[in-house]
Amino acid sequence: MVTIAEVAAAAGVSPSTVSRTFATPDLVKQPTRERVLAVGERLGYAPNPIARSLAMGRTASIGLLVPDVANPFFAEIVKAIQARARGKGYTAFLADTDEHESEEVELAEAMVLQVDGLVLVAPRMADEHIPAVAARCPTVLVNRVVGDLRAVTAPARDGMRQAVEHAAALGHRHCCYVSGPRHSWSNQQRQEAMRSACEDAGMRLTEFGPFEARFDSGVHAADLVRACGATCVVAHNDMVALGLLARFSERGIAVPREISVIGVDDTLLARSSNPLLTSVRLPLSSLGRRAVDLVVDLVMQPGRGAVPVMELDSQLRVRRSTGPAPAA
Amino acid sequence: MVTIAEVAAAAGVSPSTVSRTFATPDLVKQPTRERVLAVGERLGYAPNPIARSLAMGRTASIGLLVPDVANPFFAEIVKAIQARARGKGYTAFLADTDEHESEEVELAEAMVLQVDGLVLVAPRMADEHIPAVAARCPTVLVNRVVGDLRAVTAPARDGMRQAVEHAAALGHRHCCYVSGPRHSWSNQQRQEAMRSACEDAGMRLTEFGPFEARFDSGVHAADLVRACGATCVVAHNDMVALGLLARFSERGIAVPREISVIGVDDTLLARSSNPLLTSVRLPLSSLGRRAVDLVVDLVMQPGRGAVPVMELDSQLRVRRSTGPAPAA
DNA sequence: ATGAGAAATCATAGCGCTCTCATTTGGCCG
DNA sequence: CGGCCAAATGAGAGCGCTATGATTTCTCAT
Repeated sequence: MVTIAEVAAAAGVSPSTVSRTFATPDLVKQPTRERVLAVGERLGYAPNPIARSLAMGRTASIGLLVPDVANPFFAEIVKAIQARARGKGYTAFLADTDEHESEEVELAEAMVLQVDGLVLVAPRMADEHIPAVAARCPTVLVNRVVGDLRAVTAPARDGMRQAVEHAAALGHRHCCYVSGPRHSWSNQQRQEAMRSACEDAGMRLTEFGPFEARFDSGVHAADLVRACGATCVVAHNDMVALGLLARFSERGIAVPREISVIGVDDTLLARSSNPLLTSVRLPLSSLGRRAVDLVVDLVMQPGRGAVPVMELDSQLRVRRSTGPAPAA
Repeated sequence: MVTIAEVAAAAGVSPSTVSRTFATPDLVKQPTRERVLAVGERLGYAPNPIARSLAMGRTASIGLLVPDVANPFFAEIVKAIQARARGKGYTAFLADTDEHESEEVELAEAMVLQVDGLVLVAPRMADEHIPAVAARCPTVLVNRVVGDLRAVTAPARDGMRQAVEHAAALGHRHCCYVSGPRHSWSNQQRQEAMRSACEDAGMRLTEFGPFEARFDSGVHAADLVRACGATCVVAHNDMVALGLLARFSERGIAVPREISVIGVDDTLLARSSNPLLTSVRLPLSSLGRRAVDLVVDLVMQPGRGAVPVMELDSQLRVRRSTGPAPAA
């Protein structure tokens, strides 16, 4: 490993000058800069980010805590965050908590020490632990709101309202909502949105759940849905919707002829299902990008800014799984 | 931020002793250790990993380069790698190259400086760039073999042979293979495996492609497959298989009654499709774990070990998308 | 007791960089 | 041509930790 001192010696300047040519190039006169750069090139010099971090007290990296990267929903957010971070000169530490609350706190604590900022994606972690973490490191929450911490969320509200209106327009009069995990922030938002949208649209609503947000839950719920006589079902998320689809197909119930199915998240799954799934699109990439922007702002000028929580819109994507209500 | 010196002062010992109580606790006598620990606790001390890295020349972190985390295939590997790394006391830097070759090299170069080891997942990067990276940092390749670099792969060979035998047993006499990207290592392996398995089984094989590994490719290929008269089709991966499924369904071609469909990778997609997809399961988690084990070994004792490339088995998972060949 | 040898602890020089302050250089005006 | 201010560069003290060699403190067998 070649150090700044070697370059300095070889170029006949002081280490400070070498440091400056890499950190603040316009503070060094052009001929000097070029000479140093040339020598650096020749020697294969590259500034050591670790040493730089120690000296500056900043690491140019952000920590990213997600419950499950293998879940397409989170994967998409992670991808966006990583990309945006890099675009801003930051690298991202990834920590997958595998849905374990205890690990979450522990991991967050560990990260705090080696990152400039933290992005917590819909953490399982109990409300009370979050401020403790946030106090030690600029933190942005994704899809969760706690106290007055910065957060960027995509409540499916608009999209679910659109879903209900879409169903109503197709002649449906009775909807089901297959609910997700009770304590999930997303589910609470979605459930509430369904209720209010159905009420406003004069749509009858039957709710089932809570269920785990899994394929099997959909399989399970399908029969309940069918039995209650609804002609349209909105699932907590795409995965559950696919379970519904599978079970309906197995039972020979035609989608959308006999029953319409709507998912939420509009992940990869919705775009590759059979039939293609009508789903509420959440702006996952924007979510990630905004989170990074926020956290970087926070790192740059702590305590600035107005709105603590930023809400992004959602929108229904109509595909093949919804159609006119069957004639009664 | 509380430093080692403050703890040392408060505990009435030297900084070295504090350092040791955290790094090599059994080198310090019990009463001392307890006192230091207590003081540390009280002051809220935690060793600064950055400073430690600089002093030790090791960062306890590994770099992880993937083409696309939003792809369930890579997401699963990433998850496993991250988990295993953490289990071994390492943190993982994630870099998603978004399939761009140029960024890959650049990102790898950048990571080399701040990680102890590198795991490159099926990089797009041209063969010749890889040794350059590997020369500067212990490196393990996943699903790719270059020179005599360490690698862990899961060629779908066994699984594809099983797929062909499965088809043959069901009475199929003519298979298609919908090929993936020409330069993809995986595709080369899979194509080769299909050819040899079909030859051995006396199965007629028709190949289509190369195609991008996307849903649309399957949609596109479906009509070609149908027209060629084959009764069974193996796709490069699950995503493509889902495209086939979708198009067959759209055209009213019953799966598996009229045609059987087989995917490869056995991702989430295969386990939530309609019908559920028969697919070749690749041990993605093991792949990730082995990669970490290898890279950590390499970090610990460079240049040791025998087998450079480790091959993992694959296995067919039979589900609902395959059935008896239709009577001719 | 007592000295040898092991165990525990101390003191401190780095790790490679940045940043502040001091010094030198250059340009420009009276 | 001296003097002054700004621009460019140099010197060196940290950043918080580990690691090495020096020193002190314990064991015991003699």
